[in-house]
Amino acid sequence: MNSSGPRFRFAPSPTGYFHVGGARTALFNWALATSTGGTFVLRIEDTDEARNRPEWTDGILSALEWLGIDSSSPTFEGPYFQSSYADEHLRAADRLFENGYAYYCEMSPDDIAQRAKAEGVTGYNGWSRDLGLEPGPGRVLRFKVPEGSTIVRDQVRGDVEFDHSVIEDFVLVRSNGTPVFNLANVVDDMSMGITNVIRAEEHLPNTPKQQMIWTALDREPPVWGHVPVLVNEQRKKLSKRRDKVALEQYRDEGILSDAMVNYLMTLGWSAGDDREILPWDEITSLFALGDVNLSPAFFDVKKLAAFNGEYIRMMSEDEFAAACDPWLPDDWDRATFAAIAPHVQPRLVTFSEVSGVVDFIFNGVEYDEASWDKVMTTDVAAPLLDESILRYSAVDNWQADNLKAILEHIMEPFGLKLGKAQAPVRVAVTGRTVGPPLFESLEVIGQSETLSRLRHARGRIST
RNA sequence: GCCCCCAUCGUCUAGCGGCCUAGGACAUCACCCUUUCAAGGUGACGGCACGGGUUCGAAUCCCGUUGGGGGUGCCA
Repeated sequence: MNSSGPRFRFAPSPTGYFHVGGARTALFNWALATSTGGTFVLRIEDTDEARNRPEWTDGILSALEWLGIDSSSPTFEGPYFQSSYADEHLRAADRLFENGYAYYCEMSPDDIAQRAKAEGVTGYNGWSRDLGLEPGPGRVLRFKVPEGSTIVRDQVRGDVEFDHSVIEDFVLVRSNGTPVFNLANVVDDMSMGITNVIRAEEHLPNTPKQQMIWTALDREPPVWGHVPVLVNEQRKKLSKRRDKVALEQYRDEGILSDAMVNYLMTLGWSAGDDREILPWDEITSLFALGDVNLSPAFFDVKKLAAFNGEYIRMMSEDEFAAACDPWLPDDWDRATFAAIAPHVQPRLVTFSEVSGVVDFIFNGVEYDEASWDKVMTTDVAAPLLDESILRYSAVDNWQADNLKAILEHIMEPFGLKLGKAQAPVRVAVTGRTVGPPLFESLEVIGQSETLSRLRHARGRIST
């Protein structure tokens, strides 16, 4: 265990996907661990058997790796599994009981509800506190919340005070003998030497309870930091049911990890100047909890996309072509794609769009009827195509600039501008009205295929 | 209900008592460029929730109101 620097931790519970909010929390911890020369500890909180599947862990690891949180880095430690520390949790529970910080209670949730209703109170009211019950089947262990208040010193929000009168005697060990989150979480943090707990704001109300456990166990609580949650358009906490929260989904749609990381880091935090697109190293050196905003931030997919476009445009031609590769069908010729790639690069927001932009090159034409109706029904379409077929047949220098010059020559008698004149050719060859630059596309498609498409389209015009 | 947190353009944010006529980015709109669509360039639109204080001076400090969020489990 590396104890030379601060020890941060990321403690997700395993689920079938990796939440973008969790990604941000992980990133915050990772940035801090890196910049302080500390350690990032990964602990899988798998105590709830209902959600404990081994393959989920691989998902967490690969998601972290995608984010640049490298499990083979010396800064990284783990993964640890909470479930394998159950004995320690229970030992701590015993200590708490023996030292008078906790007591056993045999009331069931139903009992509590009934009695609370009868007495007109909201929750558990410490009814078994002084019964002196010994451990036994069906009994839970509860923490005896003392009089007074707890002040949580939070690096993001400052001091937050909780009056103990509003904190009920919470459960530490279930009636089936298993430890509850608040206990397990604290005991693990203690045994793993965690010094800094940085997590989402939803944990803030747990913090006084956890801090009481730390104190009762005679240990100095860690430094806390609660960052605001991520919300949807309705300003509700991002949820799996309503919202697109799976990191994997964004990855599969062709969001670059660098763009995702950059976007997530600048959600609720800024470098302090007017820049938002920043390399990770700079983010790391600048990031500070005190600069994190205090209000929930809307996870805006549109802005994420804008970041992604930005990152795509920053790539070199080679990087871009390589990045496109997984999104292209296997039988598409890569050299052909590379020839057109520089022209698709500024037109992409996500990589999942790439094949749709250049498919006409590889798959042949499929006419978009709206496009066809728009340009092929004009008087000039047929004669323009006739001329193009004639002139392009005679070309022996099949290059974009030459093809452009020829069309410009053809269009003169028609009194058209290039924008109008290229339209019929574009629809004939690509099937659509929009796409990559036309003459460059023709060059890549080649002379005979271009001519064949031109002739086919000409034949389709009824006149 | 109770507890806690929060409050600058539609959104993400800069601002930490005078540099603010409130800056940037996304989105939207217009124009320029142009080989369609993008990209790029220029510009426009648009905000300190409200009310009291404190101060010579408040987006910045204090209080209240309103609004939003989180929590209130033998989930994590």
